[in-house]
Amino acid sequence: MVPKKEPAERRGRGRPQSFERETALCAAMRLFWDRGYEGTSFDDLIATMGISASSFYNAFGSKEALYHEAIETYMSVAGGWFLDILNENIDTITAFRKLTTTAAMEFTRDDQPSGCMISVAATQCSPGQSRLRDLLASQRTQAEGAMAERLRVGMSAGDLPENTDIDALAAFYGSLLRGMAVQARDGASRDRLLEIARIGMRAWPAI
Amino acid sequence: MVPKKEPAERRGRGRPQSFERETALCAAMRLFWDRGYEGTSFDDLIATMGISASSFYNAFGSKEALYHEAIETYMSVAGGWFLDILNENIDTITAFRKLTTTAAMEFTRDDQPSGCMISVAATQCSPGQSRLRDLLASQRTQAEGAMAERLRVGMSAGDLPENTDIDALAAFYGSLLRGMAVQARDGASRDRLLEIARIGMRAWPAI
DNA sequence: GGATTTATGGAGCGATGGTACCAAAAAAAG
DNA sequence: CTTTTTTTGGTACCATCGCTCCATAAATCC
Repeated sequence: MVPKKEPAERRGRGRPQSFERETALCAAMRLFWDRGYEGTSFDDLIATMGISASSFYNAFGSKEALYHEAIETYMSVAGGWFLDILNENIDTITAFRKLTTTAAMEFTRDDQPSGCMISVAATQCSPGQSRLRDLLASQRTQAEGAMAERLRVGMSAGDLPENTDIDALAAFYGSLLRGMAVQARDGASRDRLLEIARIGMRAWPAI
Repeated sequence: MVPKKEPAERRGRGRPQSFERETALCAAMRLFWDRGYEGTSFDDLIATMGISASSFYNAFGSKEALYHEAIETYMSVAGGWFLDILNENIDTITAFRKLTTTAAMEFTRDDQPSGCMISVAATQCSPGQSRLRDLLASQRTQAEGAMAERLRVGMSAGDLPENTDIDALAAFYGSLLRGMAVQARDGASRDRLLEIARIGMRAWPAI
């Protein structure tokens, strides 16, 4: 195969990679996102990434290691809107309104797999995948923790009643988002998800 | 192996089955519930069911056919509370309050796998399993349809405002229940789920 | 008892899964 | 050009997966 032109960057010695690592990683992420870890076969991976088995192991180490990288990529890129919104300098209720409506929009983009890569992954899996299950569960717990943190800030700012059960409220919105992810996977429309988000905001505690 | 005593019932001729079909089916259901379809291996199945490969195929036909039966069993037994509550002759808001709180209870029973067998199944799977994916998605849609139907009855009875978007409200509670199922799988406590259910009822439309 | 029917045990099969290995290729360094 | 370093292509490997086949066992029917 004709190697691609060198990517401007200073290369070390040795034969240059014939593919862009980031592009291949992104392609793998989408496949994992769509099919999950166990549902994505090695052969499908290297076919989609456009590389050989040797190149795969040389560049990514193993299927599991690649999945870890895919998750990281998802969180910082495709799912970056989540933490971005929590960090915006806006009203707490505005932040959560934006969180739910943006989820509705992002979960139904036609240039990406539907739903969320993390929300519904590895909830049912073989015993051999318990490490992955724990990893995914931990990611979900972290996301919920971030929401709880934001709610705590809001409480300090007087955006929430003093007696609000912060952790329960975060768990509620966590549940809602995960359920919306399942709906999206099942083919629910953007409008339908937006309606769900709107109804979900009715549960916001009265000040 | 010593065959068990005949189960009172009139048998035809031929060697009698050495196991109770229903017991084996129930054991399979639990395994599928816990690990999903692809996460459950054939060997694990027959080991848990306590039967041989021959007996398995003789009695159930195939792994996929068994899964279908397991789903039916789940819906009529372990998940029967769902339709039962929708058919109870009670106030609409009472029915949905009972639906969400019962879900919280059922999803965290210590004598069963946590969560719901249907809610989060086959949302991510290999292309070869598209039939199962569609089946599960259809089950979820049906469950949501049953809730919508109940809401429509409630609307006729004056339990809901005239302008209520029934389908959206059903989708909201569908999302919430599915999200709760994920939470349960991730180890959320019964109290936590009950809190989520309580908060979810705040979204009920004001009369 | 013999014939018939159904279930069981056990061996094994073809396909696929993820991975390892090695000689060859393509670059930089000396 | 030679050496060194890294990537690549191809092949082969071993475990697992879902499933099949066949001889045998255990019941009923005549």
